[in-house]
Amino acid sequence: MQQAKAVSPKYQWQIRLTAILRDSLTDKQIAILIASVELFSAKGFAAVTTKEIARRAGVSEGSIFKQYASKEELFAVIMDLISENIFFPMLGHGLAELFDKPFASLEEFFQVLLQNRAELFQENVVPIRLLLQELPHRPEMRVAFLARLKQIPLLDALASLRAQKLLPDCSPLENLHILMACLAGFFLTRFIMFPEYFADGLEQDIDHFVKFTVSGLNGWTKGGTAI
Amino acid sequence: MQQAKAVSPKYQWQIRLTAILRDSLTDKQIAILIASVELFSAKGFAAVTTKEIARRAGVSEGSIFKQYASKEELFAVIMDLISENIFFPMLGHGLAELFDKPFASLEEFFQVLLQNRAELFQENVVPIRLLLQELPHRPEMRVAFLARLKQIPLLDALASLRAQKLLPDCSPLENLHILMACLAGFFLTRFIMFPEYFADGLEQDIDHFVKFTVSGLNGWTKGGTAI
Amino acid sequence: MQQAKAVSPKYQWQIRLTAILRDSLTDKQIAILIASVELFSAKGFAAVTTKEIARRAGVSEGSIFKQYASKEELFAVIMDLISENIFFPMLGHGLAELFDKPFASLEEFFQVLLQNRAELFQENVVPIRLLLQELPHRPEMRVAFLARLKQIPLLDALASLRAQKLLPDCSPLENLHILMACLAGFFLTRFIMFPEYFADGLEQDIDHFVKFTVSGLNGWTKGGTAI
Amino acid sequence: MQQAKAVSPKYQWQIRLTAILRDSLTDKQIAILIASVELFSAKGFAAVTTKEIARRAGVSEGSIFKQYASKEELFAVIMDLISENIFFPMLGHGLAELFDKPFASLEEFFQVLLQNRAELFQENVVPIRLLLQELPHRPEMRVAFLARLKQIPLLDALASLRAQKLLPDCSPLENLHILMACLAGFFLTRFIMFPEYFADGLEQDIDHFVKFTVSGLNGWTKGGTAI
DNA sequence: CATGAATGAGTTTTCATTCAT
DNA sequence: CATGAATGAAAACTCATTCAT
Repeated sequence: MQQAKAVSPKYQWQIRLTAILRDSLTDKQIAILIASVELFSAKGFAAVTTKEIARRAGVSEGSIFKQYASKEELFAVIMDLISENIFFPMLGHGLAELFDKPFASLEEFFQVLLQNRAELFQENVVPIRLLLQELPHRPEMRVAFLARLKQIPLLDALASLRAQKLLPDCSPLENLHILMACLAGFFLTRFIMFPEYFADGLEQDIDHFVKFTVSGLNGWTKGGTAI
Repeated sequence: MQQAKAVSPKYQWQIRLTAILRDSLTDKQIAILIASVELFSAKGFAAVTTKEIARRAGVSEGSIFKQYASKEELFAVIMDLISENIFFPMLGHGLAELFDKPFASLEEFFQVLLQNRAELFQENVVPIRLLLQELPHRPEMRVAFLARLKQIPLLDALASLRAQKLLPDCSPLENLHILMACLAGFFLTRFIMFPEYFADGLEQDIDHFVKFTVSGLNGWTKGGTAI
Repeated sequence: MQQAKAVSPKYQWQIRLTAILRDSLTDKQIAILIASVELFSAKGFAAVTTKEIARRAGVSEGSIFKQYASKEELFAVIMDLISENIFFPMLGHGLAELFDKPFASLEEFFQVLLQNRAELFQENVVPIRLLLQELPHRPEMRVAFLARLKQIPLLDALASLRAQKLLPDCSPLENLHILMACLAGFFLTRFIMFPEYFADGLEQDIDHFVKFTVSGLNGWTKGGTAI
Repeated sequence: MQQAKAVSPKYQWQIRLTAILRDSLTDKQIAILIASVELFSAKGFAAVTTKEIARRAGVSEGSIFKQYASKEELFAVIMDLISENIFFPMLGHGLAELFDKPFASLEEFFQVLLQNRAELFQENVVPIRLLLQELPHRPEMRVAFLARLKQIPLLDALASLRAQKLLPDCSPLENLHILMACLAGFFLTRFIMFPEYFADGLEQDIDHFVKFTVSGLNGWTKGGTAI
């Protein structure tokens, strides 16, 4: 009856997923995945029914179970897909080019970095939100996620910045944790928890955030509190 | 048959809720609320069954519906209870005394403040986690929550710190937003998202965080970027 | 908390039941019976909850079960009470006096008779309605009810009318059945099935009904169709 | 597992409903409707469980709720179905042909009319009984029902009888009300309230009823009581 | 006695999953 | 393959009945 949902204003994550899956899945199967991500993200896994997914994807309920043995399996596939193809790629997206460019200051570098991440985050809020909100309920997924997180070559990035003389040599590793937590807080509050509250003023906020963190880093190292 | 669950190692939030509700509710009804908070927090509203709640509270399912017309209503009552009696009290707990004490430096003040908040947060993670993880799915609750958040007299606190010469007069309001976001990030990642990852080292982390933020604030204002 | 319901504008059936039960039951127990009759009559036995009865009677649910082992028993007691003290008394109420009075015509006699019955019916619609609407679902009660119905000394009434020369000697018994059915139809449609449709014009309708039935009876007997 | 109930001795109402619904509903869905009518009619809406309906229809409980959002909705659909396809069609069934035929007397006409109606009533007692016994509890349905009842072109029928000289010109409209009430009484007592009491002798009773009503009508008009 | 919280068996309703078409 | 009716197990919810206070 209904057509597989034709999403005209495709978000990056939709485009990316579609591209990845085009060869291995039918249009309907892709529509199921996209609809699932949207619904799981908006309401949480347990609050979404397979009927709802089928309706939104424009397919029959049977089509879901043709591909996935259970709702749980569909969910697991989605979480993996998002993690591997959306979330972690987003974190590292375009960093190589960024590190190659010469920057006048750490501030300038951060500015560009943050603006990039913010755009990517916005384009992919839906799946990221799903990932982050379901992780707390799934210890095994959390463990895997953290393991994956640690693989990010942050030290290389640090070294690169130091090589560029953007970061003092003595700056400690500890502030990386802190910096990451602050970044997470910035994105989580802005894009996930209270999106309507922070509807605009993003650029200025990034500006403030960068000033804050850069002077935070500088002050710290200057003070010789590095360990 | 079964006894209403006797929770020996009571957390602060349980003690507090029990104290508040003792007069208006029976022991069993209080047990229902406590069990609900624990389960909703651990698995999310939709993934918890009323049977499960009843079992954990040591009551019959009927007892839940005697007091609450629906699972939804029970949930709404809990969210309100947590918000009004746990979360917002926690944010402001003991601040009056804190602001009265003389502090040698902003750093010292933050140190004490953060340590306090961290303890309170830990003692109340369960309900806070519930509050924060369900807010994204409920726009109306989010709106109410934000409205409540804005009522916090942050400006008074700022003025008080300035009066104590702990904060330069020129420090801008904007960094408050940033600071709050960073704080949220610190607590969320540590206590809610990856608790097992940050099992220990809290004190040291607070130390780092304080150094980072204080120098962040100082550097910012020094640079004259205040608006 | 609540008082046992004080019904100021008491209907005849309430007064009568109260009078009968005053000695054997407490006020609260009487209130339970009255509330039950009203609710069972309005919604049907199965659609009424004991909680509802308790609330309307202004007593606790426990009080109902102190007196009656079950809702069914309460119902049985009520059906018996209504049948014996309201319905059948109503059918025969004041007939002795009526038969003693001299009437100029059968029409006049019927007029008075019907007007009486209509008033009594109206004053007791609530319990009568309950009786009649529950009978179809209870074969045993129906049997008892019919047995009781047959005991009514209709033949005596007939004889009395004949003695007064109001009815021809040859009038057959069969038309009594018919007459009763017509009467039942008149009352049922008017007072039970579509009360709002026949809100007024009762007197005129009785007038028409009497003319119709009297001429029906006369025409019949005149025609010599009597058996 | 179980087969959808195969009703061999199909009553007219079952045949009719089946015919109407065959195109829009599956066999199981039709079985649900038929089982519901039977059970609701026998025990009243509130006293029937959906489990009971499912068992009698030979389907699972889920099948009921796949089609109807609630037991109430199922009931509403049934009441509408009965009213529109059984009750009102029954009242007017075959009247056109009847009015075309020439009759020697009003008595003869009534005889045929009543015999027809009685047969139809008997073939459809089950749904009609349901309709009539639930109407008193549902004011809105009662209103709709009455509105529908008034649309019946009784005046045309009257005119037709007058044109055939079966009814005197002066016969008043009022006696139509009375006649209808008497008819209702005849059918209600016989087929709904005390079916076992009137197990046989229908033809003779109709005979008596016709004589009674015809002479009632004649006597009335002759007496010049018409308005 | 009266009360109303508590019970648990039963009812309505939901929903992931199956399967005949 | 796709469909959606059908399923049945489990969830939410109701309510007559019990019982401690």
